[in-house]
Amino acid sequence: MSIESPEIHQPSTATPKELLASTLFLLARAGMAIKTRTLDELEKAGFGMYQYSVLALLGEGDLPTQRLIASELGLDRSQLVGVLDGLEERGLIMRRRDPDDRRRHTVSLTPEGKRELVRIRTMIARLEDSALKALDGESRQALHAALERIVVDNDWCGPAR
Amino acid sequence: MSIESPEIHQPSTATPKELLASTLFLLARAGMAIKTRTLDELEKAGFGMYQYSVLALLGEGDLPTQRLIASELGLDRSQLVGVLDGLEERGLIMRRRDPDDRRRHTVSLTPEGKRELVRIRTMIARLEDSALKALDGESRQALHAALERIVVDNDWCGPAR
DNA sequence: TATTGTTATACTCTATAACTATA
DNA sequence: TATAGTTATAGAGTATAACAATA
Repeated sequence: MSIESPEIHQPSTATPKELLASTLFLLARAGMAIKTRTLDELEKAGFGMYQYSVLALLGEGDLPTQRLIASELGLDRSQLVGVLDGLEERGLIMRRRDPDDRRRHTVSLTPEGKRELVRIRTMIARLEDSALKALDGESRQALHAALERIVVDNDWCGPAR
Repeated sequence: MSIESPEIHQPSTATPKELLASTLFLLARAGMAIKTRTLDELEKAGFGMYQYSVLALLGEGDLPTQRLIASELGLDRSQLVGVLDGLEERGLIMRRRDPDDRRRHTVSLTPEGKRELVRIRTMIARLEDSALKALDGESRQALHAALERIVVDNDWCGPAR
């Protein structure tokens, strides 16, 4: 069934069957949709993707320099500045000059930052439940295992490149 | 094991374990990586993602208006103009005025456009083999089925939104 | 007046380079 | 001089608005 009815066009936009038959396409489509949806939810809470990434990273411990944070997240140190500014203005992180090397800033979560991180994690967990609700527990486990193998095998563990 | 060794920083960028444990994150990560990798390969052949999308869409048959193509691909009709220009300059598509309504352009693939589409499909098939090589046939089938259920259940069949 | 394709404009992201203060 | 953080600049990509031809 080819694309017809030039006048009756609601936001129909059925995806071509050829593409739905491709596992690669399904993966890309699902990945993009998840990213978009997560970004939407984050924005409702006033955050960008990088701001969440910073909170999540700092949730594992303070980091001694901004350069290191940038490198971990795969972005330039100059881009990171604005991200941190936004978080600092809201009192979620703290920059402290390193007394031993006054060029450096040690960055850490404030107590409020830790609470915010928990809220975001809860939101994302809800999102995951919602996105995967069509799969039973066993299928979810299999999906997770398959994705993990793919990500590791292709060395996609680092930041997007 | 927290992040240490501030001086010894190669492009290490190990992804936090918390994130690797999330199926949603793995999906997003894999999807993004696939999109980036496909885009890279397309660019080597001198195409953008939308140009490929147009070729793939027209591969299923001519379309009577540019507006319809734009709507199918989920972009604005003004954005589509430049995409089509590039394809037309290279002789891969043809715009023909509709004699019954001279505002409209019917767009179709040229023979060379059809050949180019075949080449791109071959390239993407190679990419899929490479990306999924860690999975055996059975796992691939299960992965495909799971992704299909997710995409349909969440109504992610249309263009990215 | 409404619609099709087009052009022009503005806004967001990101990537790069230049600047300062420290070492 | 080299490095950490910052600021400024430029480019791609995209979203919106204005425009000319046709209905």
